[in-house]
Amino acid sequence: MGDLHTPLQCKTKAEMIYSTLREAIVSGDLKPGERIVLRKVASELGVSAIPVREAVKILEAEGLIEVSAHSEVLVSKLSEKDFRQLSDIRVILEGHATFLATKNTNIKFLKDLENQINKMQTSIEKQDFRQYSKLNILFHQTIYENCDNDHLKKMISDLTARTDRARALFAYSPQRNTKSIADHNAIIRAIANGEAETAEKLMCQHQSEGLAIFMENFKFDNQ
Amino acid sequence: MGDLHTPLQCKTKAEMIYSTLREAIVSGDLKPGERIVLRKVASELGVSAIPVREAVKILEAEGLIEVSAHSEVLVSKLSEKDFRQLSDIRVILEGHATFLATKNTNIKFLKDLENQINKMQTSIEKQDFRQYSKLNILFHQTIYENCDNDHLKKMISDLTARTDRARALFAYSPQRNTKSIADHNAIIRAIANGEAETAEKLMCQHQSEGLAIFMENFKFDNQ
DNA sequence: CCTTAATAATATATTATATATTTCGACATT
DNA sequence: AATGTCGAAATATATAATATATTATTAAGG
Repeated sequence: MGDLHTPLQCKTKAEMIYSTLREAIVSGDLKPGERIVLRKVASELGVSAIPVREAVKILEAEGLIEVSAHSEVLVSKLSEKDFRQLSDIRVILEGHATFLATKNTNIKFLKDLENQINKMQTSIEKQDFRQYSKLNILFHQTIYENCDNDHLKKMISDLTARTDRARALFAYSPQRNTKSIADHNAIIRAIANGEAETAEKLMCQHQSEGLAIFMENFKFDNQ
Repeated sequence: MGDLHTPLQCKTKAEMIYSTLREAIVSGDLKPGERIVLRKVASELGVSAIPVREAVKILEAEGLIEVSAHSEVLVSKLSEKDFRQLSDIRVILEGHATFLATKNTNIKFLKDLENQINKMQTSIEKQDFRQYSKLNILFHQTIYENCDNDHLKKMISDLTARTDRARALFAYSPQRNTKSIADHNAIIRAIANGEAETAEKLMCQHQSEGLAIFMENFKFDNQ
């Protein structure tokens, strides 16, 4: 297990441990199936065992950690089945968020989307796929952020945290990126035209396709 | 606060406290906004403070409890906005679960639905609205249970726990029940015919209508 | 080789205690 | 009278030391 670095100060120690562990899990620093020994984490982060256990409880509720009573505490493995089920939900919710965002559109929102898609075009031309990937995530986030439903945002964010652990290191092909750009343009057009149902459908299709390509190319090794 | 009764034995005390508190909150025994004093719960249930706090952390992650650091622990209030947002998501997910359940249909499933709708018809004729309400919940659960996505089931169940706190005591009108029966029949037909998109759409419409009627008649008193 | 008993490791739980934060009331200031 | 500050009380949060429960592992015995 790599070193855990304690981030910005939080309200309570339990929260600090929580975000530290969560970040480590989501980033892939703590690998699926890896064991978490509470007192080690405690001493490593300079706290007692209790706040660590509270943090673990939260992460368990979020599905990022699995605890069998009195036994091991493990970073959740993400089986292919889990990934498929979670991604399926995610696509639906992202589609709905796109629908709501379209209903909630405004000038600044559209401007932001245009800017981002231009940057993405540039990064493609520069063959900077890492940058493209970052911008892609940001593009989607920008859309979902514009939907007026805080709970939906949180759910998408939580689902993303769980599913992107598998996708983190997966690079799309250039062909995929070209198609992706075209999809994004179509989505923006639909949003700009206030065609909420269309935008939703396009987003679902776009994400489903990306998902299908990922699943064809990724090897799940557990369960 | 009413007496908390400790339910079936659980693997850990934290889990016991968790399900005890959750049941009390969902059932309305612990009211929204009501304060939860940890050590009182601890002594009341005959445990120390730590497992109570762990339970509280889980409930906080689920949105049923709100904690401000070093300050009060409260049963979450459900503002009208929260209710609307959560219900909106719930409708989408229930629709999708109906879609998946239709894709996953089988003889027993259809038989179960038929049986339940017959019982509901009977309870309507007997004017037993309490029974009808129970059967209604069961009917919907039966559908969602038949979708092959465990995470989706859990999400719907969690959303239901949060939103039904407000709906618990709300009785539908007889007119609504008649319409409801008709809706259910249409949904079953679509499921039986394997028309997944239709079943999804009908379920969403059905739930949205019920939601709209509820919102027209219910007074939210907070926020 | 399989089963069982002992052991180690660790999660879970308790108790007592200490610290931190918010809330609220008393008192003072303006 | 309104406001603001201080202090006390209540309670959440955290620690430490310790005890118990459970699982996994090892060792012993059939």
